[in-house]
Amino acid sequence: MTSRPFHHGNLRAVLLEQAEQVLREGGVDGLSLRELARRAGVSHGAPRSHFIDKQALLDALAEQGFARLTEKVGAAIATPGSFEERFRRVGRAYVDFGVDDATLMELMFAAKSNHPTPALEAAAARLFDTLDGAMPAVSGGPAELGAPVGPADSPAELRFRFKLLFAATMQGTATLITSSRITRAQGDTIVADAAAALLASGLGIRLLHSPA
Amino acid sequence: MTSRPFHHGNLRAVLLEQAEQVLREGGVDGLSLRELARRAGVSHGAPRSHFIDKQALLDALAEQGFARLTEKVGAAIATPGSFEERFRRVGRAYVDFGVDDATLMELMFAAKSNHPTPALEAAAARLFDTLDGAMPAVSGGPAELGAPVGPADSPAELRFRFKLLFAATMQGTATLITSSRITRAQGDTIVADAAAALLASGLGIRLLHSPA
DNA sequence: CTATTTACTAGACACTGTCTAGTCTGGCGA
DNA sequence: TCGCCAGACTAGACAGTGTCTAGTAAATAG
Repeated sequence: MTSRPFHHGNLRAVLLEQAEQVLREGGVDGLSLRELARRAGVSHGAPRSHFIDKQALLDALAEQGFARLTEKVGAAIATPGSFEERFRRVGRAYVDFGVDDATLMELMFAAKSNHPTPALEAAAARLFDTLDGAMPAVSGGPAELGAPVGPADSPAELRFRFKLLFAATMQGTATLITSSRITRAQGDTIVADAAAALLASGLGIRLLHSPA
Repeated sequence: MTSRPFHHGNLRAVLLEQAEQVLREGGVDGLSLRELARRAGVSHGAPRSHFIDKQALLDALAEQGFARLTEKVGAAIATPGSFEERFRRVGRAYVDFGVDDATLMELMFAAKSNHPTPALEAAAARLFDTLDGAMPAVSGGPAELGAPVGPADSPAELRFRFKLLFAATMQGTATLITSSRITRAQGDTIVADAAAALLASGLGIRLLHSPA
């Protein structure tokens, strides 16, 4: 090892960077704090100064992942085009991210037994807020979807349900591709079909064509 | 320990059973071959006779999971009722399974780096075949969905796309609930909305109402 | 310049998965 | 019926891991 000042000065960032690379190469099983320390050229206990736990490191990775995905989705929304085109672009961006960084995606949407970090929670919330930008404009009127429809179904509520349905479909598509259950091309088809089906359904039409 | 014949006689089944319980209690991180051996009252090396690897144990668990899920989906399909009711029942069964056995579900749909076991592959295929039973009847005519539609889009192809879209939505819903991104009730809403949106879309209407 | 807080080192511990060599035994061929 | 042998199981070892602890170096605050 080349001589290094006692204080690394950048350890936290380097560890996260190496961790993401290791995740891509060998999955979460191949990720060990000690190897990360070795790669960074520090002792095996050094990471503890920045991450109390291995879980803390994983949480930080997930948080970073949410930020990156939010950025990609935001870019897809910002690109001009018809509503359906934008819809498809967002879906493809979401799915592509989930497939290319499959292990990271699993970390982001893993079943949490212990209560999640507020920072992680916030990063996830930011993604879902960003998703709002891909939704059609709000309109009034009762819903035409399948769930029990009552007077409480405000336009905002409909928009929210529209978003949830969209998010679930993209999320599931990424999972199915990742687990080799379907191909990437089939995933693209799902995205396109989802966009068409959602828009063709009562809610989509209503949201698109009704006066605001 | 009470005396036990040298040959356990049932070790493999007991290990799998204990493993499923441990998965439910402490997630995949809490699962160790050595503890399973301890619970079964055998030495730490004994599991190796039945599972060459820890991964082999996990694969067997996933395979069992696919079988159980297939059974539940099959039962939901078999129950009489309108098409949309059946659709919702299947969706709810799928999502419920994925939420109640979240860790097992993650195992079943994990990103596989190494090539998957043929048995596991077959179990997964069986689930997707069973899903066909929840789809509407096939009809002729061109597609009305969003993906590029050409003369190659046979009715069977449309049915298949319908199924993929359905599967992805259910899968994603389960993941979103499991990761605490949405509530179980919101998951139910997604299922209902998905059923309605799919049926209201061109493909659903065509498949339902066209002459066979 | 001193004191404190932070980053890091080094050693230890319990635990894990996996490999190996050896022991037991149920069931098969002779 | 007997011998034996493949398969189930034991026990020990090894490298690797996450985490804890005590101590050291250095950046920073007073």
